Amino acid sequence: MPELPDVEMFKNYVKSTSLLKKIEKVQVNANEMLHGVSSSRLKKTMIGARFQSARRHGKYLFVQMDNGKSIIFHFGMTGFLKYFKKPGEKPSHCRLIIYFSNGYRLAYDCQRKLGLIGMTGDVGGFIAEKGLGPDPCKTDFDFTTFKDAFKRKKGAVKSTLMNQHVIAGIGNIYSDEILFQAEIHPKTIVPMLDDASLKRIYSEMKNNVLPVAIKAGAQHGKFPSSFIIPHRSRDRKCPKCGSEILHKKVSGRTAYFCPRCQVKQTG
DNA sequence: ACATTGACCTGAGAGC
DNA sequence: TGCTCTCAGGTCAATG
Repeated sequence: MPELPDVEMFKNYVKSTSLLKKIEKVQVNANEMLHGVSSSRLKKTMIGARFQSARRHGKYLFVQMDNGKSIIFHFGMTGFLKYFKKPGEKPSHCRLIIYFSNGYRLAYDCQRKLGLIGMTGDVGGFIAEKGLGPDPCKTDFDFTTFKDAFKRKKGAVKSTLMNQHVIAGIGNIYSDEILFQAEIHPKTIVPMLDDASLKRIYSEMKNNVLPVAIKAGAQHGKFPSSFIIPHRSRDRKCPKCGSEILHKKVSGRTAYFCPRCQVKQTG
């Protein structure tokens, strides 16, 4: 589930539930999900501290503590956070549980263990080290920034949108939505895109798909009917022209698109 | 150097 | 019902 809008929700969730409470206990249930930090050092640093703020870059969430360190969360394909009090409310695949002084707990659940948990004293350094591209929600992410990063690539436009080194935060689902809104076939190779097409991709991503998805709480059921996402599994009909929505593999991922509205540019 | 594929995990759902 | 097979909103190392 977790692409940029989903992680944005997790950020807001942490902010509204877990700030300013003393951390009393930390339980690690999957050591293999810890990256660059041992279980004992994580516990030692967290216990007694409080979460102070949360920020996001792409699909990464950073929760800053009052001791200068930040906990890093990546959610893989199946990760999420759950704040709860009663042990019975514990989600089924808890990989980390943080116990607060008010009796509540914050659980990191990740069924497939494709996410990661880390810790850093330098969020910017971590982002640079990972080689993450710019986050499209940042105010300074303008068309020039987008075009400069994008135009150097030669592969399919969908794969490029999903490349975290180019732009951070877009995954399989939202790349489909952006290309549907921009009316571009997912297999179009980047060198075939003219300036007008690039502008449409940029604008649909920045001004339509991402803000609308975030406003809808990243819940697909609340997306406007003009989005392709709610139609992928439901009626499988294009909301613009009524054609049957097709799906094809693009670089190993399944792309959903409308064969009539999204025509491949071949020069 | 770059784009694409396979491996990494686990579980849900489809098909038999 | 129970088994097998396929697929899943991500990322990295290996491959071409």
